[in-house]
Amino acid sequence: MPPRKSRATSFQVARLAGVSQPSVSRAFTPGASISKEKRDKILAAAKELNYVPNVFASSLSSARSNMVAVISGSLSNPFYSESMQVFIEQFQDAGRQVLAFSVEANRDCDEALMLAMRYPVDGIVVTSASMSSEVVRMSEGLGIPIVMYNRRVVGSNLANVRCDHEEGGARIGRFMHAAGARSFLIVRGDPQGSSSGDRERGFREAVERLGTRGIEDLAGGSSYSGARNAMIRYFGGPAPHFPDAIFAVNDIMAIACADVLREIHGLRIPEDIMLAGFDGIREGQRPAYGLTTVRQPIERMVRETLELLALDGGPIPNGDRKARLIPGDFIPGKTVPGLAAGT
Amino acid sequence: MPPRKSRATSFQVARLAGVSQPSVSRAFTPGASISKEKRDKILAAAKELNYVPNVFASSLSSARSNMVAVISGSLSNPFYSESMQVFIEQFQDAGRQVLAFSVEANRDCDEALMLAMRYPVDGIVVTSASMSSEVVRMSEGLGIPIVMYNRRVVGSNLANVRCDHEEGGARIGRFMHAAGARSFLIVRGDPQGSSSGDRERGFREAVERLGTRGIEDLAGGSSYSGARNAMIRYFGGPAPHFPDAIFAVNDIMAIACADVLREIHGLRIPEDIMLAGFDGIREGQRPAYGLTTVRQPIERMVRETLELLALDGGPIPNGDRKARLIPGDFIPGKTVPGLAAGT
DNA sequence: TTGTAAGCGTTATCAC
DNA sequence: GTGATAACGCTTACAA
Repeated sequence: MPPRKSRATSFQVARLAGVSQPSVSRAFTPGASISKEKRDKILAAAKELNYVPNVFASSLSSARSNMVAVISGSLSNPFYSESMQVFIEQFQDAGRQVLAFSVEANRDCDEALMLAMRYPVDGIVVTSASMSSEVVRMSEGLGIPIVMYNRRVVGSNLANVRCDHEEGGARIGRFMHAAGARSFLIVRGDPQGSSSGDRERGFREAVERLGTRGIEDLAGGSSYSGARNAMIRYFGGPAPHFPDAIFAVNDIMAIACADVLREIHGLRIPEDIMLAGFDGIREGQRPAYGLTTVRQPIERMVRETLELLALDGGPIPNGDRKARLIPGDFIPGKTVPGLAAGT
Repeated sequence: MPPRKSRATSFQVARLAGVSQPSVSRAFTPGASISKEKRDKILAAAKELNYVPNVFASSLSSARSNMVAVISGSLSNPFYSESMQVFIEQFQDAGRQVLAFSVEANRDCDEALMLAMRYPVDGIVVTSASMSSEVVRMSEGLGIPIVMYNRRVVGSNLANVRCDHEEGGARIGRFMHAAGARSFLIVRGDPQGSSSGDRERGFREAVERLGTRGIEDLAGGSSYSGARNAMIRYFGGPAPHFPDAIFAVNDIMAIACADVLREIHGLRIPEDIMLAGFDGIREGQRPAYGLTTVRQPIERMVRETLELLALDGGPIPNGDRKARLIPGDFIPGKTVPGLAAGT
């Protein structure tokens, strides 16, 4: 591969402006000590030569890159694409650029992490998938902070920001039970992901404590198509038996459930069967669905993620400060009948 | 800001392995001439020191960064977030990293472009917003190719990939007319965007040619909430008068229209009123909507965008090859009554 | 305020 | 195949 056409350097600008090369650097550094007239002369020369400073070169000497890596699971789940958007916006506001990676569902993100660590990024956010302890050790050796977003790794003390999935699941469970549901179906998500498991456990324990006639579950694959296919198969018999309520561990699967229940089985929600999801994605809140769910407060979660990265050179949080458990917002919705009393 | 903890360098690895520094570089360069045993020794030393090559430094000498910038409009429009996802995936497959920028709706992207150009990126993709001729000139001076995605800039010869919006709009118009629609409402999008205008024009000319009882239009703001509010206001009178058909220039606004028509006015689609959108986003194809629309073939459009960037050092396309007009896929859907005959 | 000189961590070039 | 040495384009002392 041939190198691209070369760009103008600070030396060329310096020569054209009749100053020294470091002066050019100063002219582009906010707050550097340089006379106004000299700066103007330099900027004019720079414009003439189409010069802009080369971030890679400056980062080499200054040892700061202003870049962060965001490694995300499949962006086809709206929760992750909404999160990615907020990351890009908030990092941009904080004067950082985002190097974006995507990892296929159910694969570990070691490869992406190794790639990211070749860049002198100021930090790495991992929103999905698992990683080996090897890359974690390497990130520590490199001095690059990693924050897990919406994940936790059991048995590690990695910094992480996540919603209180367990309490959120329990909240859904109590709400459905109070609405009269006694038999349940749980549509499970990514078996690797800690979030799915936490939501399921919270839900299960809550309804079991309150009393139930049975809890079944099926693997929904965390995606619309996965859940749709699983539902069609599960209720595919000649006279399918429906539970009182279905809890899908995320909204995109809950939407798939709603579509299957209505289109294929002609059921009304919530009159014939109750339904709830988790995440609070926009699509689930349209009038067509009005999903009962728990919203993950993305803006806040992203903000706390930035805090944990300690990008501005503050102390890197540790101990309790390294794990942020954020309560989700319960949204009653209209796929579970509401009640007068609180739950 | 203090520099981060320093990482191991190739010199330290070289010393530990008892070789010269360039050998370390070779050990990490696929296809470099180095003996297997020496490479193994070096890789072992590297592992011990947590060494990985620094991309910034290597890019400085090799003048290639393997990074591309993607500047996108608001990712809250699913078309753009789906596109961003595909860009990330396809660039990753091509061995490139994506530096992601987001630009607020209705703002030009000069600022983001200037930022991106400070990085020695191999190319820039712009999926939104307008830009000044000044930054275009600068990109040429820097030798960084720019490709517009789903946009064209009138009066410029910037490389661009876009769907045939005009023919797509016309197709929708003919289909609705064939289904019996004679009075129309167009929900317009971003007044800055060329795509919205092209779709609207194609639609308008097609139905005018076929004969109509009137075409009205309103500004939908390109977003769900914008279109929802506009629709509520537009049909807010005591006895609103509805057209035969509504064409929203993108799916996300069409979805908003469907919600307002059904929830607020109790209309059935398509029995009481026809509706169509544009883009073919996943959400519009759920059974709850089954939107009549034109799908933009994102995968193919992204592939052609990569081609135009000529990342592998091939000749940079020019002339006719610089503009790719891709036909959209018409999706009949169920929000316009189907017909036996073609349209 | 300004210029000189010394890095920053790689790859490229060239002998050996 | 391997090692010395010179870039790459910038920032940061340090001196003037």
